Amino acid sequence: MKLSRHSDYALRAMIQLASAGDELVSIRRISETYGISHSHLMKIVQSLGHAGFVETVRGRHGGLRLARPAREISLGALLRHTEGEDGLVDCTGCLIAPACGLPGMLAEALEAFLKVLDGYRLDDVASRSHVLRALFDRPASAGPGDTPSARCDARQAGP
Amino acid sequence: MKLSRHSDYALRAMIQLASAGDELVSIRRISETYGISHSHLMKIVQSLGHAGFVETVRGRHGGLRLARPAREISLGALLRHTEGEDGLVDCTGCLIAPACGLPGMLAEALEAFLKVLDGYRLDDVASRSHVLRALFDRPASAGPGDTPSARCDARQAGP
DNA sequence: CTATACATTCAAATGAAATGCATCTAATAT
DNA sequence: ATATTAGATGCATTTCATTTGAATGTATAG
Repeated sequence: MKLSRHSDYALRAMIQLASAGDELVSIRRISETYGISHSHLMKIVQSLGHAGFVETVRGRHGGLRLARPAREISLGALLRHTEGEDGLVDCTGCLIAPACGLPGMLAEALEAFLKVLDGYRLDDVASRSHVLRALFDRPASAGPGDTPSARCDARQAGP
Repeated sequence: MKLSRHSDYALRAMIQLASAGDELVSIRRISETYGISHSHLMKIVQSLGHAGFVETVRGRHGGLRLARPAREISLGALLRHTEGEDGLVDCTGCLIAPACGLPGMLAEALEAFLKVLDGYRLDDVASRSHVLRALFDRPASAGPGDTPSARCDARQAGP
């Protein structure tokens, strides 16, 4: 079982924004941090903006910031949004759907999953914020280009 | 968030086996029940056999049965196997991995998810077994001496 | 007015999952 | 013993959702 990459990137973007405090961070900056597609990240960010997780500022020196303090944004709420409300399985067309108890059980399990994540906030993830800031402040790989070919394999030993 | 189709099909096969009691059910029969690929299901079943969830019987009149009673097989155990042990996210190459607390939180949430499913057994899913049996006994070309050239074109119309 | 950055849409590339086919091994009815 | 059935395994192909790229529009600072 995997989180969709959509959720993965949303989470990463939110972490970087949490680390940046009040400062605006551009989508391009974030996409370069993680070596992901600018276009794709843009769509994810739009979705986050629509849902009220981030504020977007257009025009020169525009960018993003968290719409609320990091401690008020739970991972559960974030994932409930990015993962959508669909069930864990698609029962359309399944012969036994009328007599199958599985969907309910899976829904209950999913709720338990999200409940745990409701207990964690964005600032818990970014608790070692000074370390994170140091990582984010590094000139991410290449300069302004849409194809950062330099894979960052940073496997630095922890503190 | 979705279960892999691999897990989905494994679950469906196990439910049909649970419904069949001691009787052997062939892979082909199951694949026709759900309108899925015989080859693909075979690989899934092999995995289930390897893990000790089902017994396979080769040769004429061969097939599958549960290796243990349905009430002794939990959904959690099943999914732990079919979903593999990998984490919910792939952090290899992620810039902030050294300072990111997310993987641990996700692992905790996943454990809560599986814990719920540990509490449900195969026979809970198939509790309305008489209804299920009626559904399983219905598929086309069922009965003694089925045609080996039977085309598996059964496409369940779905919205 | 111009440069920058978010907003929106659509087409194309990518890659994992699923499928189909060929071949092998094992069990059993005749 | 032989033919037949059904699972075991490997490989090539197809399918499909995700991801990416490109083109265009909108808003804002200087």
